[in-house]
Amino acid sequence: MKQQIRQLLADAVQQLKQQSKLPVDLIVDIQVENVRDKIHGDFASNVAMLLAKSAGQKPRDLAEAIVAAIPTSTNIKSINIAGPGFINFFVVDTVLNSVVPQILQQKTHYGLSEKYQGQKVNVEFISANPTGPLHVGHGRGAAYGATLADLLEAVGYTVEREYYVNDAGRQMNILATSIWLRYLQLYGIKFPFPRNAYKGEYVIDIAKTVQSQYDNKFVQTAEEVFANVPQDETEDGKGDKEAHIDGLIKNAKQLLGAGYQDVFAVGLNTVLDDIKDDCAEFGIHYQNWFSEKYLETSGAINHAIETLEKNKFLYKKDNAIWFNSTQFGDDQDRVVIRENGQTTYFASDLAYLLNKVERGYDKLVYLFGADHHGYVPRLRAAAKALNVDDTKLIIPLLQFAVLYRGKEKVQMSTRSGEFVTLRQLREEVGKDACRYFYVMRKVEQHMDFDLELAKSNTKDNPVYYIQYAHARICRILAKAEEQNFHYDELSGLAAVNVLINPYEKELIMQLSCYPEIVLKAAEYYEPHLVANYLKDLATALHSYYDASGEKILIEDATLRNARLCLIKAVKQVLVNGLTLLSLSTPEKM
RNA sequence: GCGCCUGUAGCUCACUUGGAUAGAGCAUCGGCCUUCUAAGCCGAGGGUAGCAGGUUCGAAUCCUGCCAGGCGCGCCA
Repeated sequence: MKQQIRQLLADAVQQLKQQSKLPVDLIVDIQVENVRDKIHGDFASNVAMLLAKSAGQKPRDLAEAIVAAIPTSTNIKSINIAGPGFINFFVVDTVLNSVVPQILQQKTHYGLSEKYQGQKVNVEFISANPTGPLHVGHGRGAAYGATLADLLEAVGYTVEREYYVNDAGRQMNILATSIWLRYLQLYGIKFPFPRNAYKGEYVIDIAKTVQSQYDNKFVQTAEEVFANVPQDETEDGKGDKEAHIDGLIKNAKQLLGAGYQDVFAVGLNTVLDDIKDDCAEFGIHYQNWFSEKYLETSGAINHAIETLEKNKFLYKKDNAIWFNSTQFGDDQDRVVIRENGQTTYFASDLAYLLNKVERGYDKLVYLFGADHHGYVPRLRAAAKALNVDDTKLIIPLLQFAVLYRGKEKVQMSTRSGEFVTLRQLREEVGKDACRYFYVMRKVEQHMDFDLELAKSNTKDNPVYYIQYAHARICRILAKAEEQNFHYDELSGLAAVNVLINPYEKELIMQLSCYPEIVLKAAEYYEPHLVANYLKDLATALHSYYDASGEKILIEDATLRNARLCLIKAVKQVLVNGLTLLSLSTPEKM
């Protein structure tokens, strides 16, 4: 319908141009919007105001000229001009009636779009170090990334969801060493546990796995383990916890030889398997688990560095090799090869970026936590230096979610091992509430996640509110059968024009908006639009149910069938939306 | 000091990407179940959109400055 009105306006403007009432070379982007207040009609356009200046006419005068030039259409009941020059359209009641049949015919396809068919997008998200279970800090990225990926798919993209596994860094060595130390403790060897080691319970569990697989193969005396290791940091701030753990890693590699990799592998695999399970239970299914180590072994890092070298963006200073990223807008240059000859993490990222580009994506979505925002300029600089169109890079920055239990802020600390895991959160509030709460706010909005609210079974909780609307409809449909009200879809569809109650019109209007909401949510990377939409649709349904004074299961078969069609359409859209957000659709509550 | 995000009702947040009288929920107050699920509905009160300028026919939205909160500024990952 919007498209039709846009066309009518375009025709009108064209006609005015031909009559020389408007400059011929005028370029217009005609916008038609839904109207907030019903007294302004069903749709409105602001063309007159937009054109007023360049046409040198008063907005209202111009609006009159445009309205006069609009071709007649059987779908338009009336047009008026209001306010500063809005052109308001009132459509005939029956126009929206095509929506219900359309939904019942398209079913789960209603709302999907083929606009981006043929385009390939890579969505990388979470990518937490595999040094422990996912914690609540990863939750928002997990839910947002997954929903965004699904949304992009809904508008036609071929989507690959990807998790970058940091299996090559120092943190992994700290994990491997932590596991080994816990393993030694299982054999009664006594020593103070390093401040900087991983202290979570899961580390002990992994140590037990190592024990069950390798028995006492890796046992060493405390003297050997701590030989020549710098002092750990003490209460009064003496010593160096970083040097301490690095010394231990060095000894671990030396004492265990090839066995070190065995311990390392048990750690990596155990943690990674846990993360995979966790994601699956959260409704997240990755196509790729991309290994950082692979970038080293495949020569991708060298390939990236050579590419930069070839493009003359590298230089040597202080015995290190630097990437001249400032010339692309970064605030300082970045080291790619350290003084000691090792490549940096950033070098891996260069390689990763180049690798993604060479895999041929039209868009690369990098989901960053807000604490990584400083990383954006150097990534964009890297893109430019590697001749990558940097508009392909989409980098939403996720602000932090703070957990509350009622009024109480939930404290968490990763280091101490006391963190709340994502799994615990899911177990406490349920997957549905988790997924919904994490995406119901704009990304760049700092958010409060109230555990009590997420668990509550009232209308305060939008998840229940929406699901309840679905359950209510299911109940009515079941009741119709119980009471032997035969549902005749064909006659219902033929009679949708009898749905003229204001509440019914409102519902139909809402239903008609769903496809454009999905499209907009995908194009702006804003899943919260879908979350809010579903809440509004649920409100319209509850209102209709309670306030309209009308019932659905009535004797008048024509009206009854039409209304059944309407609520079936509502049900379908609720199902489509809830499914898109990976939420369940309970038939009974 | 520099950079990014945020500031809207007592609280949590929207506002269809610059549109008409800024809207929801919670909380407060008042109504609605012998009638398809009250996990619901209807109504009332509650606002200088952080502050000050600017652009525009029109600004919560864009620009500038200031104030406040969060985050970040490694040859860590």
